Amino acid sequence: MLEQKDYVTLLNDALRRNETVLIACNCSIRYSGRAESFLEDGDRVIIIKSDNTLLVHQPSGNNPINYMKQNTTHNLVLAGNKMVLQSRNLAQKENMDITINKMYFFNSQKLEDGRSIVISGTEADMADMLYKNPELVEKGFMPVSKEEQTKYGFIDVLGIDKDGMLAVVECKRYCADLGAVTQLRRYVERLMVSKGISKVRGIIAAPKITPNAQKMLEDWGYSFVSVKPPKYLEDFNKKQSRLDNF
Amino acid sequence: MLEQKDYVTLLNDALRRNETVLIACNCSIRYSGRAESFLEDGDRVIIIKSDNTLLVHQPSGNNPINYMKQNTTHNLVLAGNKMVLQSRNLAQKENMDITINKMYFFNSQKLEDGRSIVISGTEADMADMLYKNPELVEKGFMPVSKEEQTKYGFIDVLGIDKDGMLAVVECKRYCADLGAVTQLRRYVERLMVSKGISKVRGIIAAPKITPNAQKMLEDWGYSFVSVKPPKYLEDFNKKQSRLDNF
DNA sequence: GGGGAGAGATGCCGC
DNA sequence: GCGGCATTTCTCCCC
Repeated sequence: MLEQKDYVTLLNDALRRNETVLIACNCSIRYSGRAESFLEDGDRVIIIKSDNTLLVHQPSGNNPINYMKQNTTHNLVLAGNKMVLQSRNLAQKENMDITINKMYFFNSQKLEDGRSIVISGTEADMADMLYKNPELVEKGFMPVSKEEQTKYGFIDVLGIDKDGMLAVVECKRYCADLGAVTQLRRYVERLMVSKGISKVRGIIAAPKITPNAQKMLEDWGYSFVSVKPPKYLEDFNKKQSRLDNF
Repeated sequence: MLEQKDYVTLLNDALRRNETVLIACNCSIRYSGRAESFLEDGDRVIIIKSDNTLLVHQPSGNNPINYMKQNTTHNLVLAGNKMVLQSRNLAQKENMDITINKMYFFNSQKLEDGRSIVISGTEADMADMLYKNPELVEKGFMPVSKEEQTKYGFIDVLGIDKDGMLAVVECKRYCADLGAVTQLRRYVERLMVSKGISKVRGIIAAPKITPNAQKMLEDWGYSFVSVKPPKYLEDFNKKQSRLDNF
């Protein structure tokens, strides 16, 4: 059975060696920085990564309940009959104190991972797809550019419609909302000014659109086209499972 | 030294008992659902929570590199000379396979935590502050409502200025951007229509504002006031440290 | 359950 | 560094 002072040595040594630390414990948490928070006693998982990122997770839920960003300094100290993990980020004026009532589990490990994730089905992939398959936007649509960073904003696809009119396409990978329409509106209005033309078309490309967004779209004379983001692996899997059936 | 089949028993039993599982391992990950992703071999931390949320963390960075939301079913199986953690969410059509090359360590623990976090310094706290201290918006400002859900949108603070004109205040806790201005514009335009009046003032209250947003604000005849979100605990800490000095 | 908007949002890219 | 914007955003609140 480890004593509190053993954990102090273990943790502080592990941090010095840039190991990744995993803790399960009962604790309370106080944070002050961009906001302020307090969390009463409960069982949580604490991770301290090799870049000194700290995450606190409750036993349920997707997101950490508290966290400190990388380059924070951590120090486990004894205070009365409890351990306190003091995390300080002087540069960002953030600090956190985790008062540990009971340590359930402690482990530290040197972890190595230089890999980057490969991801598909994003908004950029949608823009690529529409650029290569312009008929998905509408018959006669001719793409001019894609994912272009202009001073007016990041325009997913820019093109000319069958009537020779300039058209901005804004992609959304899920459901287009009011924000998507105002975003499109900004691009259209700025293009009209910068190009000195009186009409520029606005098109939202997304699987669906909220009713309010649809109404605002119509009010502004823009249009909607239903397009789903591409999923390469899904297609691959279908082929695979078909093959598996043999 | 545990064998692969021991881990299979350990993990599947732990899940059955709704324990929180902590794993450090070398693995590769394949995900297919709302998007698609693949991540080559590397060292990672895997957490499976009591609500069957799954998180995969690399040894650095704030966010999980892969995850599955709650109510996912997990099953560790043997495939050739490797273990594969199969995570399936049929309802959401999401699935993930984590191929584990080497298990560094495994722990499972029953964790209990019913506590909710108490947080302050949010946008709602800003709205409260401005409602109670209207002179922070401007001299003669009279608040009418705060954080009101209207059919025109969620308006942070609504009030009447010194000239009797209706004014919408949109709070941002950090830096107001173009989105904040278009959001304000939506509220102002809808209020003008619904109230049948020709002018409604728009005010952004935030610590700062981006140059482009400032320009758009001016173009639309709205105004900006510099306000910081309140930090109650910070005040408390200052008082505490003053007391500590005695 | 869907819509709307905040978040201690985070992260990425471009200027 | 800031600005602009996507995110497997997530989460909450309200209708």
